[in-house]
Amino acid sequence: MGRTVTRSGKRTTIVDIARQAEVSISTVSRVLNGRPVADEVLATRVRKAATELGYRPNMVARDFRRGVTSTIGVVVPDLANPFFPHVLKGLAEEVSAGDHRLLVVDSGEDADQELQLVAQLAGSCDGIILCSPRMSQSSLATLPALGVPIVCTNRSVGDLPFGTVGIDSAAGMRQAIAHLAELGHRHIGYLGGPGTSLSDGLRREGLSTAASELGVKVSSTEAGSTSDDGHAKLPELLDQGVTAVIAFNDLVAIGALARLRELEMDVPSQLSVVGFDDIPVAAFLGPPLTTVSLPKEELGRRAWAGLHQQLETGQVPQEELLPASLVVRHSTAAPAD
Amino acid sequence: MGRTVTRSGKRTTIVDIARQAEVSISTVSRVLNGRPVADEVLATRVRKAATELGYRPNMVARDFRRGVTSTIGVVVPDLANPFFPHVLKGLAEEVSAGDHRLLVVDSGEDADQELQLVAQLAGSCDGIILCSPRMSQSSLATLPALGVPIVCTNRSVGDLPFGTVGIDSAAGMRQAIAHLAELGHRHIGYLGGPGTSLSDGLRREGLSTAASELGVKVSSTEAGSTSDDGHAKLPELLDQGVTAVIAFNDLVAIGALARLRELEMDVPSQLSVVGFDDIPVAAFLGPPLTTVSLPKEELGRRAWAGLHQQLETGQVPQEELLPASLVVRHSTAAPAD
DNA sequence: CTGAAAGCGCTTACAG
DNA sequence: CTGAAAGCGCTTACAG
Repeated sequence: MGRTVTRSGKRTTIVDIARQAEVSISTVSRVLNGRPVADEVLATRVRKAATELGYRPNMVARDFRRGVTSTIGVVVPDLANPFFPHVLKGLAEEVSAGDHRLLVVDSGEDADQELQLVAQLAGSCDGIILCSPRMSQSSLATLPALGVPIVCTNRSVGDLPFGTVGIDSAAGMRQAIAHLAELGHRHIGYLGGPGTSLSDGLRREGLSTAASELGVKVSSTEAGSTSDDGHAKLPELLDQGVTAVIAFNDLVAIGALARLRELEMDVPSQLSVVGFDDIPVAAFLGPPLTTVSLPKEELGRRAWAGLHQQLETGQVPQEELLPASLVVRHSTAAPAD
Repeated sequence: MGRTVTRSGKRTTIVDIARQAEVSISTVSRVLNGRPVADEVLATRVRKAATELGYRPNMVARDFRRGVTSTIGVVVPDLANPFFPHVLKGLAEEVSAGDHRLLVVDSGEDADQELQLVAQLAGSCDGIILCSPRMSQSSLATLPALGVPIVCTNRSVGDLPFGTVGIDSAAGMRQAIAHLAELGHRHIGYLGGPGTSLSDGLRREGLSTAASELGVKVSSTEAGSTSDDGHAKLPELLDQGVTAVIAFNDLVAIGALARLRELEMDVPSQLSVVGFDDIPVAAFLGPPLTTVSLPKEELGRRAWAGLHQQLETGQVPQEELLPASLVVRHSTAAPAD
């Protein structure tokens, strides 16, 4: 192939193509970017040369020149938390359809690291999606200075200029209480999540509002977010004489179910149990779990929609709240008495 | 602040800093990169100016100039599959410790898209980690031409110049069979995974080898990877008279457990069940699931180690196989008779 | 030691 | 229409 004139050693660039096709680099660039080129002969020569030389564009150079990165940064507190992968999935679908890429980082549930990561990402992303940020409000307030559009999920941001999209878990909680109240329960226990969790706060609010409206008594305890936590803290609620329990999430509910099995208490005849999340296994538990379904993938999709809009129009989108919905299965029934 | 001389409208660059600090851009660059600067007075002026102007380096420009991206691409078949987030987590920890970033893409279990994604990523990443690639061997063979170091997980790549790290699931399967054989089971069923899954192939191999060594009979069926699949296909195995069942993964095992509950068959007295993965809920099922634990996070860590080594030394690392280990809980016991 | 200059690979006004 | 040239923001040989 004596005709192949590549600068030895280096990766092929448009200069090499221009040389081989005997045109200018401007023409090469135009052809390769599908811009109108009059002379089809030239275009063909360019495409041929590009193929022959195995040309692959240097995306970094292109991004640099264009001043955009086509990359969206995503910060999640913990990839191993089954909530986030689904959000990411919804996000990933939309983002790649919009010709962007996702740069995912895990903050390890650490607020300080989260802040640093956002600052870093800001340098190499067109926009950032902050999933359930753990950082303080005052840390959040420093973010607009980064000059990058930011959308937060599951977090109210006050009057900060961020798009937000959340799930109306208070409403989900209300549905759960209403369901239980209708079955005849008058004293309900809440196996709460970690104190730092904002969604836990929202759920507690929904819980107390709905409970007082419906005239049911509530006892609650701070459990956590794992099955271990549910397993450990359930007895505390049992001691208080509740006839039904709502868990912070399905994992916690599963821990509670395990404890009840050990205690040889039947669900739902001796105690009703409600979860939160509707994870894939929820329908296959013994008994199949009544739980509040959270639109996680939709959350991801809406987050991108908000960011995309801001990128295009410069307008910070409206706050958005997605509905949660109760899925009634077989872990709830009328109380024993 | 009359002293602040920024070119209006544009983001601050080192040129602005140089002007304000009255030094050359070379000096600015050196100071900001922590390279030795003799005159501490100059350095201080630079740092002061950088802070005053709110300078944030343009990472894209820096990467472009340096010819590296500090970004590692990761392709996963499905983020919602509970296996991968843990791999990612292990990966993310190591990668960020090594001052790189993770660009995560989801191929949607689609082999063609997977191939395209890799080609795209190659343009903007220093290296790529291909998790459980679904693409054909011949597609894999086209990847070396991309000129980017690649490490594959859970996939043998023949003599392709890729690092690989996998989990010895055949050995895990052998342990499961041995455990069951020791309990007295002579006829075992396998609720297999999707036909396209390489790990399923590996497990079937381990299964048949170990079974013939230990003199146990095996009946197997192709189920899939979800609880629904396990729930649907279990009866097929029951009809063949097995006394124990091994599932492709814990999700499938959970589906089988649900079916057995419906059938009012007790586990383990009437049927033993073994899973694969040891997902967090496995210990909290009814009964707690005996399962093969897979070192997912370690898989991620080793994948990065391999890629890192290749990036540093140019040497393709050895093939690596991580051990799986059986966790015996309460879903297995001696057969009824 | 510091500064002036070149150049990374592109894209895109601007001439011709 | 195509081509020559400028320039994106950095880093880094190279002079002085």
